[in-house]
Amino acid sequence: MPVQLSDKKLELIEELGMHFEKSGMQPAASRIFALLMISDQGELSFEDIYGILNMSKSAASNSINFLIASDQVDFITKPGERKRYFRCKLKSLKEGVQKMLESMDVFNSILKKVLEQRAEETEEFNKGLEDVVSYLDFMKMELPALFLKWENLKK
Amino acid sequence: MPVQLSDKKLELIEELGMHFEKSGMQPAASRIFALLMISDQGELSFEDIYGILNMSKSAASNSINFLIASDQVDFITKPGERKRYFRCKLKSLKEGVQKMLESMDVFNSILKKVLEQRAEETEEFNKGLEDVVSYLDFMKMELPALFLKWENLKK
DNA sequence: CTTTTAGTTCACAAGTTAAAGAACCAACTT
DNA sequence: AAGTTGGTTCTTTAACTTGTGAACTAAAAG
Repeated sequence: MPVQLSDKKLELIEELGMHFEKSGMQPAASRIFALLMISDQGELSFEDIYGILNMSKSAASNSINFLIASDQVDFITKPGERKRYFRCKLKSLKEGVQKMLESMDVFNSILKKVLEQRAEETEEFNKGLEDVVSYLDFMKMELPALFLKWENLKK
Repeated sequence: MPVQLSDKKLELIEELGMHFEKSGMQPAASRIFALLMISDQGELSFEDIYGILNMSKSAASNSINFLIASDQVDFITKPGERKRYFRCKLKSLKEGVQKMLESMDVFNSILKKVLEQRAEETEEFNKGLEDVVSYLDFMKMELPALFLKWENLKK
């Protein structure tokens, strides 16, 4: 029998899951990842997962494997048991934020290519683009220092 | 006849368009928005757009209207002409970055709710979560000042 | 060696998205 | 008033996504 969760937790799984969905993760994987963050059990079995979330074994299997492959979930085993117990890697959350900031930088480098290709005559538009580029450049330059500041603050 | 674009520009439209797609925009809208950023004509007609991008009138019409509704594109008209000339609103780019940062904050507030629901016994995990929350809190607090710093630097 | 456990894989159904094409319509031209 | 221009809307189609259930498999238990 799978662990039972309070209604509040089940609601939170929906809310958090929706958030992951919005940022591009598949629905089933989003729920599973949310569940692993919300359940008080440090780790859950395969049966727990598809039982609590009321999804088919195949949906659970595929999504769990996706989450493992994308380094967002890992698992432990217990001596004498064949089951795997899955848990979310919190580290992946901060890495997710990191990736978001990196994608700003990818965008910026495309913008720079756009600027190179644009005719000089369209001065006003180009200035607008340069403004965005300079903003993103600045962010990229300053964020590492900001991160350090936070690390120091923690101590 | 629609305006013709160099191969380099057409490639860039693909690259930039792909980037918008990845961040959730529909394919046709992504190409149109990219085109409006890359074309040297300050603004393009309906015919230009579906002609250059080789898409149906309906695809173009729907996507243009979506872009207008979501405030990413606007248009001008010329005296004595019925055509509309569409152009991208660069302001929407910076607003896009802004929205991304705001979504970090929404995420953070869900994380806080998760923390409230978690049992105290799972100390290590909770500490990890608190760490992420504190990181996001810090970012939210510091980013406005960073933005001001950039604005002053520009002058 | 037969059954159970812990999953995986496959074949399919259902739903969603994206685009095409044709018909349509309103405003302007001739 | 008949045609043309600049789109819009509707219907259909193709493709992709998501998930189900059933069959399968490999390891362990009885």
